Amino acid sequence: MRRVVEFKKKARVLLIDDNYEHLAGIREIISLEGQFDVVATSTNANVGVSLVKKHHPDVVLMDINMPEKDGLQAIQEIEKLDLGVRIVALSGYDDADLIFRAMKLGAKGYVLKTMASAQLIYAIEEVVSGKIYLPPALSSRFFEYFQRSFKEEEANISNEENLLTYLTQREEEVLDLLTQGITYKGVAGKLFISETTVKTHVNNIFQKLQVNDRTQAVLYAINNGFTNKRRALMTTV
Amino acid sequence: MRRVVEFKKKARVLLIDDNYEHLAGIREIISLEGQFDVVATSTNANVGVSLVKKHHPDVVLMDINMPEKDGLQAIQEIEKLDLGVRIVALSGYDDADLIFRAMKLGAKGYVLKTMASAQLIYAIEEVVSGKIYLPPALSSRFFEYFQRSFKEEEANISNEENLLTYLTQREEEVLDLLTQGITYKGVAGKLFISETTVKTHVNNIFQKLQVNDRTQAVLYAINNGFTNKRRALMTTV
DNA sequence: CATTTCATAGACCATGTGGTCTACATCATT
DNA sequence: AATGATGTAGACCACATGGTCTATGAAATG
Repeated sequence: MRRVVEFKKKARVLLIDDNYEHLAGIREIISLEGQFDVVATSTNANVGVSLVKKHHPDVVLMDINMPEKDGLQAIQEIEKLDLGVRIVALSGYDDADLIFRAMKLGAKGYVLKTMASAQLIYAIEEVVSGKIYLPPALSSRFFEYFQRSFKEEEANISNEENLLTYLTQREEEVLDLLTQGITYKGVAGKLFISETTVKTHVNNIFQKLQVNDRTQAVLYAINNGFTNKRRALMTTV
Repeated sequence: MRRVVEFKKKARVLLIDDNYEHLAGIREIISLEGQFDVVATSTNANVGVSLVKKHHPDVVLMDINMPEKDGLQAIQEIEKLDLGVRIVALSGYDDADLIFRAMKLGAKGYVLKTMASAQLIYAIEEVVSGKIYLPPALSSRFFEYFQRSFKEEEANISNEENLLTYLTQREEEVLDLLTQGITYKGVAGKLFISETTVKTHVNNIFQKLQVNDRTQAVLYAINNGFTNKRRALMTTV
């Protein structure tokens, strides 16, 4: 068994925080631990993104409460670079929406500034090792927000009465084709029925959905859970 | 300070698991602890849902790997009752997709059958106290799945080339109105321009989006990130 | 200053779309 | 046997929509 002598190279960290005091403090904390290299720092999000391009750090600690440029936007830009840079969001607030958005944009961790320095170090370690790390308290908030947003979506879809339920099977088939942007003639061809029959069905659909034209029918269908490809991707039970 | 003597009423638990051995085992575990009441059990999802209606338990432990009726579907049905019943999903697999779907449907916890009984008890305690609980390992899987699904969505939206970027601002305004199912005349009215101008814009839009009619244009817009109300709700950065 | 892009708008025409009515065959329900 | 819902289909008509061309003024770009 080979002896691996303290030689795994240190993870390279880049700090972005508009508050210089914080920046210095964090740098101090990280330096003291000695297990990471701080390759660069910036008090400006735009500059920070440039530095990321230049240095290709392993991890970026990103303050997301910055006045000028939004830290969230910076996260998005860095993710778009697709350099495999892992981002830990730093924030003063445990706002569920902020956490949700940061994670959605690809942040691999979210740490509150009020947390103990050990927690920050731990989060970085976890993220460096490829994991996603949220402190348990934030984890809870995230899940709550997650569930709430889905519940709201469902409420929107099946609220009051879904007029789609009044459609006959045949009418659903027709509507399905309409939501693919197909003409009467096209639908008639696909369903092996005459064009006038399609028109009859379509008119009945309009009646039932209380709309005046195909575009509105298609919109109603999509907004009310009529499964079309991409919604299916995200919303599949 | 009042002395609260061991008198908070026990949380009422209902078990659903098609495997009778498991069911008995879990019941045993819970009973031994003595802090929860098992009010009913069932080896069948449909019956289980009925029992939930009858007993209004505080917590339901739901096996989601059942052959006949899907446990996920049962979760959905129970959630739809809106009785405030909290569901903990039980599963043999730490499949990220399963976890994601269970949580999306409103499960407040997810526990693997292979986990120590103490973990199950702890999960129930947390859930009873109003929290959401996922074991750290599952939490990680959940987050990975979450991020991956969003990344895929983004990839779908901005893959190759988003033809929407070629639209001029005015054309975007027109398209925006089209995605609300408005006619030429209506658009003209809203934008204070003539109907023929609208037609010109619309035709240019068709050219740029490489489609033949308004329905297809609207579909393209929606499927490619053109913000319309409900997408905004879910996808807002 | 020339050129390009953009927003505006008219003319003309073919065709797609929507509204309304009537009609008939099936099938299930009463 | 009668009724109602469903799927089919034709006729007719008004108008919305889409395709193509031309044209002008403003603004930006070179």
